[in-house]
Amino acid sequence: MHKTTAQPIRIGQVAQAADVGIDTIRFYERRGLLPEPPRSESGYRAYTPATITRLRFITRAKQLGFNLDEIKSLLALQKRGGQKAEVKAMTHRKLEQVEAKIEALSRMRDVLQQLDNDCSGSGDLTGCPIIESLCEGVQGNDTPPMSEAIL
Amino acid sequence: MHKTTAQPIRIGQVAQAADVGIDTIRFYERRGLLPEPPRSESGYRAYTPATITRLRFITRAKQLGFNLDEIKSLLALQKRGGQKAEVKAMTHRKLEQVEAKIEALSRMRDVLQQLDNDCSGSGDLTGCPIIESLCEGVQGNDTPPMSEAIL
DNA sequence: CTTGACCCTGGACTTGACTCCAGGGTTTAC
DNA sequence: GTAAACCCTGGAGTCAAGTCCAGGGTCAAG
Repeated sequence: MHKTTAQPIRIGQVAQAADVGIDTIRFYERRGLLPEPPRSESGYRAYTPATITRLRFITRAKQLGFNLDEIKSLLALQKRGGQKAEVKAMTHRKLEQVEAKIEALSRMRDVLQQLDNDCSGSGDLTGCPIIESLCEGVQGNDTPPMSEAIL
Repeated sequence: MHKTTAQPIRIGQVAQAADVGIDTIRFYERRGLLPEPPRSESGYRAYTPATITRLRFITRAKQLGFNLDEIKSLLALQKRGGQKAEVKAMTHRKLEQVEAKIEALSRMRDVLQQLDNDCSGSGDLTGCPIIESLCEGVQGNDTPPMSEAIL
């Protein structure tokens, strides 16, 4: 381990290395996801490679569905020496949220699939099952069609 | 069929019947999803029951994942006597979008599930597989842990 | 010594779908 | 006749996560 006073990295390089925008970095700083870095003489932000790692942590967590506030907590846990249980709990909660979203979308998909199937796709809109369905309630109930009343 | 000059409905009643906010109705009007209704002497919007049907159409389409612009097209198709093919195409496109979202969320779910499983949930964060994973790339590659570098 | 690439700040803008507000007029119930 | 409940307009605010801008300073190359 040779220490070479690790010369600082400027914001543009960090941005490129972490594949985020410069503005995003400053935005994360304001939001408290990144600590305020030391500055050069001329006021330039002077980062270390750790910032790149941290940014990658953030983008990865975002890919898993965590929002910035949640990521902030995650990072805070690291800094304050949290417990595995806390991180696991957040992960589990997020898992449940994602599952709920999948559920909801699956229901949407089923209905859309049904409608796509039911519609012949030829002719004008009289009796179009998709339009008819949109005129009714959420349930596939059988009230008489009334799509003409809509215009 | 007896016609009784169908007395007009005021916005509050429409809102209640369609289960949307009053402001939402005026907003939809500005957005062109609802036609401008006639007005009473005193300037009050005077609706017919068709508006309630149309509002239900809108909320139902929203539940299927259509955004307001798309719903506007859907409604326009009705008014301009579109073809079934057009509606079916929109439905199909939406179906594909929903499927893509489900795909993406499923991938998130798998990773979250894996992480949730892998983490013992007891002890402090040293070697926490969730944190470790977030420090790495998207792939489950095996670079050495570097979570300490993050703070 | 100037050009171009980089950096700084504070603040405004974006998207989508509302939601709320102030400051008024109207209608209805008691 | 007056209070509550309703309606009107135009405009502003909300949320998330950025993105962009003007108007300036800094730094390296030629």
